[in-house]
Amino acid sequence: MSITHLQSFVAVAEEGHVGRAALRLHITQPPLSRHILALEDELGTPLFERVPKGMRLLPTGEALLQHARRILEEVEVAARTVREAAGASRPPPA
Amino acid sequence: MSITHLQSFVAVAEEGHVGRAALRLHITQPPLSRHILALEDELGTPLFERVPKGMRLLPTGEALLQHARRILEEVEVAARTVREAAGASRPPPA
DNA sequence: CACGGTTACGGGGAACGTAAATATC
DNA sequence: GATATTTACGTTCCCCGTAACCGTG
Repeated sequence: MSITHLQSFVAVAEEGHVGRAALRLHITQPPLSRHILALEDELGTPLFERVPKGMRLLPTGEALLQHARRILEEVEVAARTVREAAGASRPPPA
Repeated sequence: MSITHLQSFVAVAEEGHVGRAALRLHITQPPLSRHILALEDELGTPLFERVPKGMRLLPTGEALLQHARRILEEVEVAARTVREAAGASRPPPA
């Protein structure tokens, strides 16, 4: 379970469509599809139902979505916090 | 900032020593050292002070440590939750 | 010169993108 | 036949481990 895979998962969950999510992430469909398959394989359960229009979240996927969003948010906050801590202790470059 | 890098960071922070952290993670020192350097490069600031005995956390590192632990915990919870959700909906294999 | 972290370097695996295949309507 | 995902396949890139190097007590 990598951060990249979680980003991919959230994008597909929100778009309901691998193709559109791929455009949004600036990658092509196959690697993105593989990210989802890898997550499903790792967790041992499908996360989406494949419907003619695209991808629809299953209950397992709904559960993951909440955690994934929180994790990605935490990562953002962590990076920002460290940079702020660095800026606070380091004298301004002027 | 990958999950692997965060795991490496926490191990080094807790051991205060790249060599011992590497043993704990079952990898060799060079890749582990590179994980730390990559994090420091990505965040634009050192996270450890290199002392003769090993690695000592800087304030920036202290800040990251809290977030890193939380993120890793969240990842654990996410995986467990999804597996539980899968088990609840899937009939027992007996 | 012992100890600890880092850099050099080569090889194997991971992951991308193009193209082809599959499935559903 | 159009749309959407997945698989095949070739190539590139990343990352590990071994070995060598650097800095400090």
